Amino acid sequence: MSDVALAAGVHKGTASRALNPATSGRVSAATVRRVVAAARQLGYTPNTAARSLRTNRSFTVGVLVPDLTNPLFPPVVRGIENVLFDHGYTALVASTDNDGEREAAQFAALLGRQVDGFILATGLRTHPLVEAAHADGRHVVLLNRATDAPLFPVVAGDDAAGVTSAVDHLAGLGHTRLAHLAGPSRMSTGLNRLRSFTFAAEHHGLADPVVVECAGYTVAAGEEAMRRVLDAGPPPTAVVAGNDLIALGALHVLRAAGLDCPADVSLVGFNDMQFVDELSPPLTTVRVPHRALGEEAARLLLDRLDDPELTKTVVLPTTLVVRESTAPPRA
Amino acid sequence: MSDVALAAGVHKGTASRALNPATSGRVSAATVRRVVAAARQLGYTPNTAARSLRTNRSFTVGVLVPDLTNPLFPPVVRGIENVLFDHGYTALVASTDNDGEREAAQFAALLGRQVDGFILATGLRTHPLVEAAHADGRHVVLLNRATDAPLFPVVAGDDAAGVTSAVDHLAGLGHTRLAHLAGPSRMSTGLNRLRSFTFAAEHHGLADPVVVECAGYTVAAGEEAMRRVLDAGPPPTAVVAGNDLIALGALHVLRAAGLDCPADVSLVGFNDMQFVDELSPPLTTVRVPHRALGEEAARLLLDRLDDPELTKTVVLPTTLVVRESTAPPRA
DNA sequence: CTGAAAGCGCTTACAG
DNA sequence: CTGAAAGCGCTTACAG
Repeated sequence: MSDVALAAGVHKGTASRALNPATSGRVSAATVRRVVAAARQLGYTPNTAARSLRTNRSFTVGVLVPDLTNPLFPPVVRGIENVLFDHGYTALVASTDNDGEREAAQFAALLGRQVDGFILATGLRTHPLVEAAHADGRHVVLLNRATDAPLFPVVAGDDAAGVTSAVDHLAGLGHTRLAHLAGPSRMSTGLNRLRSFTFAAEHHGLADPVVVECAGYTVAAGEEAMRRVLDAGPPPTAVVAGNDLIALGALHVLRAAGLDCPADVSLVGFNDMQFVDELSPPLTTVRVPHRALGEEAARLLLDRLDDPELTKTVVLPTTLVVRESTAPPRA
Repeated sequence: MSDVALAAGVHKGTASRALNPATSGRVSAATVRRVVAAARQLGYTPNTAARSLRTNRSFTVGVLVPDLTNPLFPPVVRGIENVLFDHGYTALVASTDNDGEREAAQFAALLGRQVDGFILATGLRTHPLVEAAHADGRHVVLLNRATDAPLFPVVAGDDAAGVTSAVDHLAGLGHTRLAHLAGPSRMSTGLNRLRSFTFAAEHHGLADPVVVECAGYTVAAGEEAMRRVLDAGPPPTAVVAGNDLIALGALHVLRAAGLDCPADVSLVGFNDMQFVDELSPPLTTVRVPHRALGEEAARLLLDRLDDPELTKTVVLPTTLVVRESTAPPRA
């Protein structure tokens, strides 16, 4: 920076003003030109650490996801990154493995890095972290994670509509004996989808659907839950899974039990994660716009940085994607 | 920091020394105790921007991948993150979409953020970026990306052994008419696997295997390439794909052409990405230890930071995973 | 073992 | 419109 100022024949304060779009108006056009030319010439890149020290802004945001390796999150993260990049921000992404302690440790580490805000895509319903962050005046956007009080902006897919459309679809095919392999109730998504399922089933007058809670949003948990359903009595004719991984587990167990999907049992997943259209049968599922979710979360956070009171909730539409894992029940 | 020093009744220089493990030996044990207690009491987190400004180290590393949404990379990134986290470093991850310009822009942006080094997991064979980085004295580790001159440490899976084991497997099953759907030749992996394929096929005395280059490591490119192979003449009895996505595309086209896999055509993928065991048929493929690759790359970079001359190459073993997409040729 | 002080590279009120 | 100067929060030679 000193070098640039020297080369342009101005004071470094002036050079700083010339290079910053927000202040370059206070400098003569000729000077701006000269400084910019000198900067380019010298290959000048500003030292963000110094800027951040001075302005108390790092142009950096922390993103917490349960596990980057879960196919849901890469599109979310890319959506976030793209929007942030366009605004000169960078994302620091960390995985929490749905472990409250690790989540807190990562949060603290990001705080130490002077992030300007957070996007929390972890789904634990307990949120001492969220409350503490609010008390400390942090800026946070919640992704797919409801809170009781509207402390922060929230962006989520329309899970209720998604589950309802799945149940509508199955009822429309003539199914009456449904089961729901619910996501874990300690996650807000697990609980919400369960509620929507129950409500929709009742609405169609479907008697006593079987509901089993999975230990996690995993294939193994799906297998275990499906096994419990089959052990409990005569199999349902249709299953709504808490997400696609659970659906995949259910598929394994159905196949092992000699039940054909969809001839014997129809199956609906949730999320439309990559490659579920390649399964056999290709999975009917509820599509959630993950990338758009990430983009919207990033935008909301940027807005929140300017308006510390902003708490609006953005709900993005979901769509039922009918493929070949659902069919009318056997006559 | 001043507050901590005040609370502990020492000068802030002393407080700084007490809090830093590297210098706490130069401070009396009692003082360290008092300072640490005060820091905890006040919930002190050091300002990394200030530290970084002073020490010229950000404890941050830039990671460039082609596309986080490609299932290969999440495990790589997690491996990197875990090792870095253990050493007090944070990863800044950016996607380049295999676009040279975007890659350069992201590189520059990360440089502006004062990263201490880079892990480049992008596979373009042209590497003006790599040479420039070396000339500028940057610290870089190359992941799955060869260079001609050993400028930096490299970590990669043993592609040659992987491809060879695939060809051995097919030859052992009795196949003689092979095809290779090669990855793009502008990627080092594409070229290397092609060479290994050719060499292995010759070694088994297999006459004139068909080789087609794909436009990218994508399903669509795999479809297109497989179509070209079928158009060119009588179908091969076995296909080695440049990666799993290409294999998936090939599978689509085989199916559409009424050819059964593996009865009519055997198929081998590369990478063993998540869920290829759920395809039908479950894909025989070469497993690459992606997470370990990421971990090793992070370790190499940390080592390189201490030793600017380090250029060793680490090759991690690959394994053929035989599933149901390969079988003996029709008699 | 500890204090006093300089300085990392910026930004930004304050003068002029 | 531009210069001179202070200061962001640390670290680290330099004294003592």
